[in-house]
Amino acid sequence: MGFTYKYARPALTADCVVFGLDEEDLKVLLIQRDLEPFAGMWALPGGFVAVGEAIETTARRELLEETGLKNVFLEQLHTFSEPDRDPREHVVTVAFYALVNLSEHKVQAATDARNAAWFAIDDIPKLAFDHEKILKVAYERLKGKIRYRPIGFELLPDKFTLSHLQLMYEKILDRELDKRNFRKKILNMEIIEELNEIETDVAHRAARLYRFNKKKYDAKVKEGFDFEL
Amino acid sequence: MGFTYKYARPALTADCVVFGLDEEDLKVLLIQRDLEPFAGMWALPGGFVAVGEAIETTARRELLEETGLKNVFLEQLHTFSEPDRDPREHVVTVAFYALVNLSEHKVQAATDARNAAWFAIDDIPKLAFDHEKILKVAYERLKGKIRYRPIGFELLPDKFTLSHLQLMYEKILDRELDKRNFRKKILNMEIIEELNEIETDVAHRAARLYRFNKKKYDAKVKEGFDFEL
DNA sequence: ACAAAAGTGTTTGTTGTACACCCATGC
DNA sequence: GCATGGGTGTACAACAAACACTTTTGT
Repeated sequence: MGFTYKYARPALTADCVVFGLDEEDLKVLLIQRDLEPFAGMWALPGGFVAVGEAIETTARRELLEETGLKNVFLEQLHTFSEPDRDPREHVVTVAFYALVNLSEHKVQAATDARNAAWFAIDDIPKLAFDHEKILKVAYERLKGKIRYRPIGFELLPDKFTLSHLQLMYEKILDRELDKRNFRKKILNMEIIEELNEIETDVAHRAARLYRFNKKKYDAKVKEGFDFEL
Repeated sequence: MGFTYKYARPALTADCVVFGLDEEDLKVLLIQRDLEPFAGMWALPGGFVAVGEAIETTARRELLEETGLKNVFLEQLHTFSEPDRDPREHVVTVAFYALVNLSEHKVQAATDARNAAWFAIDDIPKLAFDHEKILKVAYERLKGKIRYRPIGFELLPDKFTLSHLQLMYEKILDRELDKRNFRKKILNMEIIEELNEIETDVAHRAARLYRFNKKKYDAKVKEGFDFEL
């Protein structure tokens, strides 16, 4: 049995770099491989593309199967095709990056029998295949894109304080921002709306909550607005 | 004979959107298909990935075979994987975009027995497969990227006048720029160098020639410089 | 009352934008 | 000498950056 083709074909996979943010760090979701090659080693979640399946579908399917995540922000990153990136044979992988908010997808760890865990971005173990390279490309992309597309909100809960928003940017861009200038700028964009709610359970003055208004953003984009931090 | 695998695999191809610039327009290089499906129709140059070959290598190989182009600027664009994008079977394609300067790669037309020709960006014929979609994505990428990476120089000859440079940006961004402000900005970047040469064969005052200094650009990037038009 | 973070404006420097005329050359 | 594009500077507006204190709440 099997499938026969006139010419040899590389295998095709999808891999995902899943970023999450908690109070301390930007984190990445990894799974521990149970099969050779690299059994026992940490790797990006991912798997083989089925014929008839769009690769983004593969990516979402594998994410769900391996980590329990669904309905996340997912975007294609780059396709890696070096013939020796997998020791078995030529495997081409289409890499994606995903953004999830850790407080709502808490420690999705151990699912499936496989071991899954979040690692701080600057405390990543050795990874299988060329996954370190893929992760690096993904992080660079995130750093770049977050400045001119409002994707950072995907890392936060639906309702957030301006301090959380600022902290998110500081974590990812890896530099400090001025509080007053930041607030002035983000509020002037008029794409996040002030809610009549404040945070709870904090041991100091509670901050006002805000929400990203995608409709308003889309409308402004149509009229030439450019998000830029 | 043939190659047999345990699980079915999609076929893998590379396709290239080649942009070129002449005095009038931004152009795209297309080839006329000689085989089914879509025989006789215009399409992006491209072809099947060989096992053991990085996909960028496939893209360059196909470009050379089908259009005679080599040593061009080439960058990965996106991977298209909708199962029905090829009527024969599931074919996943990794799309690239290339930038060449038309004055040095003039009418690379008819090579190979295949028919190749340049088409103005807003006068593209119906294309095979989903190539119109790929072209659209490539054009959007070019428009976006040209504003924050110095890739536009790839579309010009080595030595160019400031007017040519400006015209290139105007053609691609599809809007007019102010001559004085443009010159001020681009010269202040100190990444193009003034040559002791002027253009020839023009029926008016000859303009000074300039050249992009990649070394200077790279050095400035290392110190935090950001190209932005 | 104290600790912790929220919230708030002004000044100064830098960058972007709008705008019009003289100059050099080929025909 | 005329047509064609080359080359140049200034004034004003908008935006970015730097900076410190008062307010609110929980313990």
